Formats: sequence, C-alpha cells, structure tokens
Amino acid sequence: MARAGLTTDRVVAAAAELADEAGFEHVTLTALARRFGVKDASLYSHVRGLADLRTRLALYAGGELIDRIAWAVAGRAGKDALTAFAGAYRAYAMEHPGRYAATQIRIDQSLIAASPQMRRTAEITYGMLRAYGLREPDLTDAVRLLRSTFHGYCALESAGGFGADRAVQASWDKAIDALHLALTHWPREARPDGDDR
Amino acid sequence: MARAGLTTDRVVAAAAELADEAGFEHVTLTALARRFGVKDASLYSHVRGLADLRTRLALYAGGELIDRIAWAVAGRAGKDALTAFAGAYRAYAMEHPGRYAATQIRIDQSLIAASPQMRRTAEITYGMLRAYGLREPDLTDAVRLLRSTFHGYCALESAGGFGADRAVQASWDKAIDALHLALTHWPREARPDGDDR
DNA sequence: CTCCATTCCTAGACTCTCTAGGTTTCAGCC
DNA sequence: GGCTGAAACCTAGAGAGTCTAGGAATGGAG
Repeated sequence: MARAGLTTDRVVAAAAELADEAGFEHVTLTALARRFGVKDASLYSHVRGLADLRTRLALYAGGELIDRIAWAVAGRAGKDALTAFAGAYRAYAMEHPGRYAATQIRIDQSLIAASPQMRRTAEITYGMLRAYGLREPDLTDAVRLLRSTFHGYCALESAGGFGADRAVQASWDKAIDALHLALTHWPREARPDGDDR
Repeated sequence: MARAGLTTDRVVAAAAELADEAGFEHVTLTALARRFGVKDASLYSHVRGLADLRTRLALYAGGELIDRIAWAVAGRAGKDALTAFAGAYRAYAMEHPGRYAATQIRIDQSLIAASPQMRRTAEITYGMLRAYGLREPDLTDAVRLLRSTFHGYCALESAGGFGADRAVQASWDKAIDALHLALTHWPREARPDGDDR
C-alpha cells in the first residue's frame, strides 16, 4: 500500500486548509484522515489527539498572521503603520476564516509564553505603538484596546454580525481613524490625584 | 415513571446553566438529558436538535444581556451611559461565560432580524450614541466600533488572552475613556491633517 | 370513562475520538 | 544483496455523542 508520507507539519498544514474550507469546528481527525486517504488512527502517530492538533493549528495560524502583519508594517510608522497592521490583520481573517478561528481558541498559558510567534506579535505591536509616545501602563492598555477592537471586528464580521447596509470596509476605515485619534490624544492620568509612574 | 416535566423553555434554561458550568462547547443533548434524568432522545420533542438548541440558547442569552444593559443604561447619558453599558456588558460576560459564548455563534440572518432582542439592542445602542451628536453613517460606524471593542475585549479576556500583569479592570476603564474620547471627537469626513489612504 | 395529543421510552444507525497492538515499508549498514 | 530497526500505517474495538423511527405511558378534555 503506497504511503501517504505523513508528517506532523503536513498534517497541520492540511488541517489549516480543511479549516478554511469546512470551518474550524469541522476540523476532525476523521475528515483529515479521509483527506490523506488514511485511517484516522494513523494520525495519532503525528499528533497526540484532536486537542493537540487544534493548538498546533492555532500556533501555525498565529505565525502566519504575524508574518503578514510584520511584512505590512515594515518601514512604516504612526498612522501608516496602524492602518497597515489593521489591514493585514483583517485581510488574514477574511481570507482564512478557519485559520483565524483557530487563533481564537484558548491555549495553555505556558505554551503561549513559550511560543516565538507570540513574543514576536508583542514586539511588533508595542513597536508600532511606540510612535504614539505612550509609556507603561498606558502602552499595555492601548495594546489591549487595539487587539480587542481588531479581533472583535473580525469576529463579528465573519460571524455575519453586521447587518446594516453600510459598507463594512468604510466602517473599518473609520474605526482605524477613531483608534488613531484615541492613541494620539490618549487619556493620561491628568486628574489631580493621578500619577502612574 | 414520573415525568420530568420538560418544556422547550426549561430545556433552554438548563442548557444555559450547563453552559456556564461546563462551557458552551460541552453543552450536549446527552449531558442535558442526564441532568433531567431522561434519555437524550426525549429532548427531541422539545428541541429540533443540537443546532436548534444552540441558537435558542444564543437568543436566550442575548435577551438576558440586553436586559442587563437596558437596566444599567436607564436614565443615564453621555459618558455615564457608555460606562454603564460597557460595565453591564462585561459583567455579564464574566458572570456567565457559557451564555456569553453562546451569543457569539453564527445565527441565521433572518432569525436575527426577526428577534425582538436584537432590535432592542440596536435601539439602546443607537440611543446611547445619540448624545454624541453623530449622524448616519457615522452612527453605524460608531456602533460597530463599540460592539467590536466590547466583544473583542470580553472574548480575549475570557479566553485568557491577557497575560500581562496590568489589571484587566484598569485597562478596561482606559478603553472606555479612549472610546469616549473617540466618540466626542469623531473623525468626520473633512479631515484637516490630510492623510488619504 | 374514553380518547388522544403529548411525553418519554427502546433500539439502532451513524460519526467521531482514542487505545492497543499488529504489519508493512524504507533507509542505512554489513 | 540481505538484515534490522524505526517509522508509517493498519485492524479491531470501546466509548461518547447525534439523530431517526416507532412504541408505550400519562394526563387533560370531552
């Protein structure tokens, strides 16, 4: 019987394709095995199980996403960088809904800390924000705001959550404008008692 | 044999409890049947299947959420209303992670349009924003920004996405401040510091 | 009391995850 | 060329879950 030539990497890559075609929740070891013309039990030699496959897929997609973002942001600063970051983020979510969904799953905190992709994501995000002259803890707050908005927008959009006629792209552009404005006039602790380093 | 007294409403309510206890993805007809001391096939008299149960749960949770928000926002305006809205939203997501996860699932667009909860949500959201003097299409853009940010923040938080030490509540407060700032100085069409894109 | 719609049941087909243990293939070495 | 060991892939089967089909019990209306 001819071998399918399975490896962990190939299994994860096929899972990524399957996720985009059928949806992340339909990524199944049985379906994946069918795609390779192999029995599902055979996949357990390369992947510890469904949970393992899913977290591998999440890290794989996270790596792809940050690669795209890094490429888009390279050489830009300020609003230019923000727009490029956001555009690359949303484009990936739209082109690869299954992979993007994979990036949303809950992953063991220790795995996140150990993954180079996540560290790279943090670097690039913080780097982009440095142009706005923010300092900790405002920097962390701003990162959280950006991540939340980008993620929330893409999640709602891909879930069909935007019913109104208004073009989704136009609203996205406006959201970026609004975020840029918020970042440039970031509300600091200007209040009488306030002083955070 | 004593009957369990099942009705569609009771099944959905039990599913909501189960979702919060075990997580939305573990809401299963078998588990639900076990909870009622009944065979899983019996539930099919009250619910068309798992998919039907999930969308019913989503609408149920959406109704609860908007009730909480409406109560919190009542009698407030401007930033006060924004803070109350956001606080109620996040509190619900934190108290009922399973139900909140249910509100995120993709639902048939026609069902959304027909549901009174969703119409009520739109009313309250647009009403809150009217204080900022926005007009269409800025109004729709702003609603999408708010929904995205709230949803994204809660999704990331409940998925354990915020690793840094910085308190999550503090970042949330800052995000509200930033959104309020963006809403009060909403970037209208004629941008002075021209940056086309 | 009888009717009968509703409620709940058993039985079983199908899908999927995962384990245990058995073959087959292939690359490198004598 | 033949041996050998590690992968790669297999069969078999337990267990959980969804869902359909059809049968039996319950309880309210007439």
